[in-house]
Amino acid sequence: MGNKVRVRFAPSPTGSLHIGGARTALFNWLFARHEKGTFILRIEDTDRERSTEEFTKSIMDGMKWLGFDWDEGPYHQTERMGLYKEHVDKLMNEGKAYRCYCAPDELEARRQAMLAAGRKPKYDGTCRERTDKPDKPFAIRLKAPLTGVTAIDDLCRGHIEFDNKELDDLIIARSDGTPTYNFTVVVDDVTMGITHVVRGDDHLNNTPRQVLIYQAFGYPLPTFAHLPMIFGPDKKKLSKRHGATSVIEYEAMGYLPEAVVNYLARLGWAYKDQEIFTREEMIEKFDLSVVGKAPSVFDTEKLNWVNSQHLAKYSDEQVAKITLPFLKGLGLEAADIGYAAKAIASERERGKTLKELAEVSAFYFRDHIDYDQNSATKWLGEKGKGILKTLKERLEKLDDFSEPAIAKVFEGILSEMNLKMLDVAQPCRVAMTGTTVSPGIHLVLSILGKKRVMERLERAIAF
RNA sequence: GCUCCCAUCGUCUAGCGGCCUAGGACAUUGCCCUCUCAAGGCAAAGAUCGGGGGUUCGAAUCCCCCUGGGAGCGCCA
Repeated sequence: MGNKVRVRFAPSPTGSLHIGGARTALFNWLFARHEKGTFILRIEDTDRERSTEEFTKSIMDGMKWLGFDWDEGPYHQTERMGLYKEHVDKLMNEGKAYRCYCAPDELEARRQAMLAAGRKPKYDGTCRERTDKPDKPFAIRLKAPLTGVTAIDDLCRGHIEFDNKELDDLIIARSDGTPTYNFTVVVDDVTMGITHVVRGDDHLNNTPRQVLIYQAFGYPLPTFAHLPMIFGPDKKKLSKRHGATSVIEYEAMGYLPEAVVNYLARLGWAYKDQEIFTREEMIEKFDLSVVGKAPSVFDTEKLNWVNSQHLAKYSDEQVAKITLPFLKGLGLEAADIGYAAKAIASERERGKTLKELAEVSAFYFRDHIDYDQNSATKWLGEKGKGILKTLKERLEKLDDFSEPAIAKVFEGILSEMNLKMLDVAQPCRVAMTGTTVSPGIHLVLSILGKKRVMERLERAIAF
């Protein structure tokens, strides 16, 4: 069993973990777990200008939140510079790479000229056969084949061929000696024993260049799998202007990590007609080769639904526990856990996210509720207040403040005053919650308890 | 500009030559439940499978062309 699957997620720490990256990480992780292989985290931080420790931490926090535990790493490319240098030297010694003395601005000018001439911009090979060694700064380029075809068999896309004429001698080390992306990726993937390179679609065109590097070394190719991208509603690559793109924002909005994972998994992947999966089910059913090829649009509405489905699996106690931090976010303390549990449980069908749930449950915890203007105008008029007065008198005498006992009081008022339930329930609801929307009114009253109910009725009557 | 990739309801998708008068889910609409709002149940609407040619007895499924979208073409990653 020497061919255990080894995969990696290799983000650049130039931002926190975004939705697209999370999906790539997810598919790597699912594949690794399904195959009982190894999942490696590698931080591609060679861009010293833009990479930061904070982003590295933020990415790892995001992965932990989503539950993507890695078996090895995080490896940092900045700590592997010696390794890259060795590999560059090896190619130089074997004559598979060469020094290029062309200046960057010169290169840029040539690129523009080729573009203007309607040709594909690529290196013209000026220094390819050069034998002199001028005392000038130089970059190192791979001596790529001029003819032939470079082909890959992508697990998701199938067989893809690239004409080597379309490729050119890419730079593998800059004039300051640092290695470039395509080179470090190959060296890392080889030395880390990566068997499957699972990454975003945007790297598909990089692949033949990397294959050339594998071939220059004589290394066997890994299996590639290129995942489709995730778009915003306008079918453009998901970005900031589409709203939340960072996974930590979804955490802050009160989404469940397993729901985000479930939703992301269904973007590009499906198992029969199943929509809701536990982690275990996903790991069991996941199949990389069945992943779709077309990009998919991120749909918050469906994420909301998936979230509510997962939330529904929680017990009342669990829901209360995880909602508490969001109440705190609203500046509300829930000292009495038993009370909070009942209060939040009564609202649990009314919030798709924990944040929404905290918001709709907030009235239970406020000392002073604000009346929604329209609701107050409609239901706290003279008629409504009169009804509330009667209600208050009767509830006052009630020792057993249970839901059935309260229901009896309502029934009595209804028949004696010849009222409809709506006539009593709505003024009462406004008095208790400030709005016309809440769980069943008997339930709300019994949860609030006699003391709060009396206070709120009194205030409404005096309104 | 050149190269590569992609294309089924508004959205996520099932489909891998006959089971498709194209299935499910989200969203939408209506009904039921009902003290409001949700949740739940039921139902409806919604895709001439991007377009055009082939191949075949038979095509959403295979081939070609076109169109549209995306990505890449850095001494960024």
